[in-house]
Amino acid sequence: MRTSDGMFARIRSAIRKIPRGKVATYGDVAYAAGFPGAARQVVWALHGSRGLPWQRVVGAGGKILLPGIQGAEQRLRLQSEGVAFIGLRVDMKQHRYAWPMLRKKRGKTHR
DNA sequence: ACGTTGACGGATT
DNA sequence: TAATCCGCCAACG
Repeated sequence: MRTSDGMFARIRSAIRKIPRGKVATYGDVAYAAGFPGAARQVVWALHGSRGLPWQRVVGAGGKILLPGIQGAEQRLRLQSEGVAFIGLRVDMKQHRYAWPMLRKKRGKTHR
């Protein structure tokens, strides 16, 4: 498998695993796909593919980074899936997807 | 072939 | 808390 093909394939696969009502950050997706730190590649993967639950990928802290009208649509789609917002960001406490069998540092446990 | 871009993130200052 | 820097790497011009 070519590096390129493998990378996007894995990223797309990871995105497809995010369940309805949950969201993941670009960094989470990259990490889950096996490319820690490659958050920017997630953006490319989203651009080059269709049929993905793209609305479930948000920025660090739950912030919607997609600009303009598209960002508004993303928010609407998420809300229709039951995702709650706190101001301009997703309530990650409740909706951040916990990747199965994948441990990552999850910021200090204390809160 | 080479420099820039991109729906980023995290560390550093 | 905010501004800046750097790593990521495929796609584009």
